[in-house]
Order: sequence, then C-alpha cells, then structure tokens
Amino acid sequence: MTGTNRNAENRRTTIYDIAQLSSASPSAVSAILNGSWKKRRIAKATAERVIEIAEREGYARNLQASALRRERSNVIGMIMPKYDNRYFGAIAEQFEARARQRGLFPIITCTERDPDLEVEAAREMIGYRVEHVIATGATDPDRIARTCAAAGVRTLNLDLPGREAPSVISDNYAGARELTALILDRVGTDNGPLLFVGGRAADHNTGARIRGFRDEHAERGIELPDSHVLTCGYASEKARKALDDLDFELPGALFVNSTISLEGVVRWLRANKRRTLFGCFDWDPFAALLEDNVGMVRQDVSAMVSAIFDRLDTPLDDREEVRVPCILCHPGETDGDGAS
Amino acid sequence: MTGTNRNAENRRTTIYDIAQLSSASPSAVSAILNGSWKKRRIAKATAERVIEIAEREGYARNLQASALRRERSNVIGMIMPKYDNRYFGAIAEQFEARARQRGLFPIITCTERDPDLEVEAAREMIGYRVEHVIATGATDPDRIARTCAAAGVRTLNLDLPGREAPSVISDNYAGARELTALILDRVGTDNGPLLFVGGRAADHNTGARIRGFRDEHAERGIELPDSHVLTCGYASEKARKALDDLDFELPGALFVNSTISLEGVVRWLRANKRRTLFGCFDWDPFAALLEDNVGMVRQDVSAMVSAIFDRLDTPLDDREEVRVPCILCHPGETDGDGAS
DNA sequence: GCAACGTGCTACATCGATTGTGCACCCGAT
DNA sequence: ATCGGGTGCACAATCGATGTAGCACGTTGC
Repeated sequence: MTGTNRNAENRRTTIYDIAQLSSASPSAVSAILNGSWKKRRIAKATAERVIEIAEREGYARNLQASALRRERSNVIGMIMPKYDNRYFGAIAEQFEARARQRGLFPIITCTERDPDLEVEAAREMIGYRVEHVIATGATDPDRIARTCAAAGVRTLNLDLPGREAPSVISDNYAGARELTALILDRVGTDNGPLLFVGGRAADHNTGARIRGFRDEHAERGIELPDSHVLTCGYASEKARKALDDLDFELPGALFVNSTISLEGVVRWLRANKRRTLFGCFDWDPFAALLEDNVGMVRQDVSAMVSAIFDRLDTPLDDREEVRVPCILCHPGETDGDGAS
Repeated sequence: MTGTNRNAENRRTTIYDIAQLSSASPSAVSAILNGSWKKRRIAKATAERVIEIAEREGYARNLQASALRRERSNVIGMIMPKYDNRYFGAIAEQFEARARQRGLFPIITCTERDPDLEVEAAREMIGYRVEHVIATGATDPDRIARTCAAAGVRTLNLDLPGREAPSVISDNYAGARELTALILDRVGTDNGPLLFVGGRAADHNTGARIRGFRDEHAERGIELPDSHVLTCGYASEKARKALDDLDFELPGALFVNSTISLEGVVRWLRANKRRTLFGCFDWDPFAALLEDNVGMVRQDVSAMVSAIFDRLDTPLDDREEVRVPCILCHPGETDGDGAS
C-alpha cells in the first residue's frame, strides 16, 4: 500500500506521478483510470500496466478536480431537520442507498429546523455544485427552492410540500382517516370524539391529517368540538403542557401527531397515573411496544424516496405533488427495519 | 435574485463574470469575495462594489475549484453504520454542529455495517480530499485507518477502538458495572445472577461490558455461569431467538446490551406473556418509558464528539484511547433531547 | 526635478483531471 | 515507393479560484 514515496512530504499521488512511473502521458492515465479509455484507442497492455501501478501507489482520483473539469459534480444534497427519529433516519439511509445506486455522492445536512440554517446549507451545497437538492421536512421549502433556482440547481421537496418545486408527500389525509377509524373502532363509537395532539396548524401535513381526523368523525356522526384538536407544536414538552392545560375530561383515546409529541403524551400519562388508548401518526419500534398503543401510521419511506429519484432526470413540473400511501401498523406485528 | 442572464443557458456565475460586470480583475474579485482582500491592498470602495454585484448576481463560489487551488478542502468525513437509533442520530447531529463551528463541511456516510462499503466510503472521501475521517462504530476500523493512512488522511475512531488510530470510546466497563449494580439492587441480591443479552463477544465494547457485568456479580458474591451471557449479536431477531433457545428458567432480570437487542427482548416477553425487570446499555426515549425498565446507560455523545474534535489539530498518538464516562438514566426522569 | 515610497490594482502560473485534435507509426494494397 | 486507413498515443486548452510578482500611478522629500 505504501508505494514509492511521494516527491514532497505529503502530496497525494496524481495522474502525473502515475504517468511518470508508467511512462505514459497524463491524458492516457486519466482516460485509463476513469474508464473512458475503451473509447479512446489505448492498448489494453498499457491500460493494465497503468492500472496496476495506480493500485500499487494507492492512487485516488481527485474528485474535486475531476468535477471542476467535467462541470459535473455527481453530488446530490439533502437537507433534513433532525436525525433523532426513525422516520428521518430511514429517509437518510434510503437516500444514501439510492444515490449510490445511481453513482451519485450523497451529502446530507441537518439544519435543526432553523430556516436560516436551511438556506445556508443550500448555499453551501450550491458551492459544491450539487446536481440536485432534496429538502425534507424543511421549515421553509420555498426559500430553499428560490435560493437553489437562482443558482440553477433543481430542488425537490420530500415530506413537506412547497409551491416552487415538485413535492413527494405521504397521503396524510387517508392515513389519518384510517388511523382515526382504527382508534374509534377500538375505543367504541359511543365513547365520544378523540383528542388530536401535536403538530402545527399552519403546517401542511398537520392540516391534512386534521381533515382526515375530522372527516372520519363526521362520517360516524360523532361531533368534534374545536377544543379537541390541540396543535401545540411538535416538541414533547409542548404536548405535555397542552395536556396539563386541558380544561375538560381526557377523552377516551388520543390521536398523536408524531412520535416526538407522543413522548410527551406518554410521560404525561405516566406522571398523572392515567391510562388511555392512543394511536400515532408516525412509527417507532419502541413506541409500538407501549401498552395502550392501538396503531401507528408508518410513512412509506422507501416508496417516497423512490418517487423522488424517479423525478430526477425527467423535466420537472414544479407544481407536481405526488402522494404516497402510508402503512397502518397494528402493534405487536413483527416489523422489520426502517427500510419499510 | 435573477441578475443579468448568464452568457450560456445555464452556466453558473464565476469570478470572471463578476470581474467583467464590475470592471475589476478576476484576482481582485476572488480576493474580495473570499475575504482575504483586507490583507491585499484593495480599496474599500472597490470591494463594496464587487460584493454588491456578486450578491445581485447570486454568485456562489465554486468550492471545488477553490479547494483544488488551495490544496485544502475544508471537508471532514464521518463513517457511520446506521442512522436507525438515537445514539447514532445524536452522534451525527453533534458531529455536524461541531464541524460547522470549525468552518469544516461535514460529510457523513452510512455503511450499513458492511466492511467493504466502509472502505469504499473511505476511498470516496479521500477522493474529495477530506482532511480527517472519523470512523464510528466501524466493523473494521483498522482497515479504514490503513486505507486513509496510505492516502495521508488522518483517522480517528469513535465508539469502537482500533489499534491504528486514536480512539474515543465510552467507559463501557464502568457503565456496565453501574447498570448491573442498579439492576441487582432492584431485583434483590438473592434473586440470583442476571442474564446478559446481545452483542458480539469479539466486539471490544461488548467485552468490556461483560467484564463490568461479571465483576459486579463477583463483588456481590453471586455466581455467574457462562450460560448467563448470551452474546447473540445485535439484531433484534437474534435476541428473540436466543431467548427462545434458553434451556433454563428466565432469570429475575436482564442486562440488555443495546436498544436493538432490547427490541427483540421486549417482543419476546410480550409474545410469551412474561414480565421481567431489565436494564439496557443504550438509551432511547420510548424504551425508557417501558414498564419494567430499571435503567438505561446513555453514552455521553456530546463529550465524545468534543474529545474527537479536540484531537484534530494536535499531533496524533495512534495508540491513544480516551475513555468517556457514561450517564446512568433512571426511567421516568425528564430527559432532554439527544444532545445530552 | 528626481528618487523613494506607498497605493491599488493586474497578469500569470497553478491546483489535477478531462478531452478534442492531431501526429507518428505500421500494415497492406496498388 | 506510395497512399489509405487504422492504431496508439501525446499535446494543449480548459474548468474556476488563488496568490505571488510586478506594473503604473501618485505623493512626498530633498
């Protein structure tokens, strides 16, 4: 692995070094080592010699130089709010796997739900001349889209839709409706309306879920007062506080809008020694094992990421909105890993 | 944001474009836009003019070209097995935050515990001329270290120690001993030895934890047969199977070696309608809420990542092994987010 | 009036890889 | 011996940013 020592102390081996060692020209070496030599009238023997020397010297192509010259980076970027739950973890893994499959180098940046950081991250990615930016769960997808558009970089939204780039999102309405139905079936229809906890009302996804939640109640003729929809934000602390502030009796069961909120809900139930059935729009393996958990809606990450990559090479329609069905998980089911 | 249209259809703005528009030379523009102009006899007025035009044109410095010229990438890489648990999620977030603080661009690659992918990822990072590679929970840290060393890239190990690069790891022995003590205190000393479940015996961390587990039993004069240490691997399915294959009565309490294994354990308990106290060497917010959970050992991610970054600029001692104390969490405690 | 010096820039080579163009050579046919 | 065609390569320009070396101009000192 050591090979001949570099000329200077620590310079990396370049095609020029390999050219000297193999008495070929740098251009031949370049062509040979990037595989394009078969189209370039180069003798097989030369190629083999060069490849062997390159391997012996531990040559690693300078991808920055390569990208610069070819005006093509082969890098794809993803902007993501957090890594702290299974959903985003699965997205990150799927994204990496698909990118690699396509010969793209994935770069993920986590922006902690900070809109300014999101734009800064986008700018940095543009600096690296990424070929696409995927924004997941972005606080302000359109600002990212505009920043990228100004630099000629195409954006796609995952999970949260935007108006200025195509979006792939879960079918939040249908998923929420199914989950509501499941919970209502379990708790018994005469046990009144459920309580919706978590998320932000302005948030597109939360909005769609609330509609599903409402419509399912309506279909069953259960009246649902506005007080039963607590869009208190996502943080678990906020869910806890919202339950503390409740000025009516805890309903027979809960519809919790994310695992983050569910954390707060379960803590509150424990602290107050209460038990209630609940379902959750989001999936987590341990949350699935909690008693009183009626079901979880798991977003179909694999299908969503697939849909994103399918759209990479076709001309984009910025208003397109792809809706991917969710998967309803009943607790106790054997469930594989995060990759759906 | 649009600015004057690019010469060709879609070329990105370069310092040459800005130079033309501002009637300054490319070198002046470069110096101005990268901030080095204050040391370079350039009039403030010129700088302001150039900066304004650059902003109007939405100029974004080509970081590939910059890195190529400066022979310094400002990129730092991390190799990570999975994103599917809180521990690695927290590491990724901390790593990104610290890297940014230092003005480095973080690149994370997740290698699905595949040694070949690990090396491939390292090679790709070398191609991008990363300045350091941090290997977390790598299957074969030394192979990564050798690959990087051959290219003159420094490696550091996080979580799993290696022999060929400095390592920062949790104090697995002390943490395991504390947890064992906690469980034994809860279950009552005369309830016999605990059962250790999960991990690989060859694994350094698992080894250290088993020693702590054993020593605490020994100190209390509790005999611990080898049959009570099930190093069945990490996957939850394997833990489940190991419990199925148990040929003696389930002990009074369990020491589970990771949240992944814990998933299998809890499923098995549910499926067999058994209840046992358990503790877990790893932390997860929902697992912390499971009944019968006596305590969890949470690795101090923040301190570990700090320790890694502290070592970046000092000359490295390849045999160094920094041990960071763990945090013992009692269930029901209010616990913040993953950032410790 | 001329040297000495300071200011504000520009020119050019360079980082490493890529690729279109073109040259030298060899073989066979005329 | 000469030409056409094929093979095997080398040359040089180029991608965008950077930094050194140096040029032109203006001001001051004597």
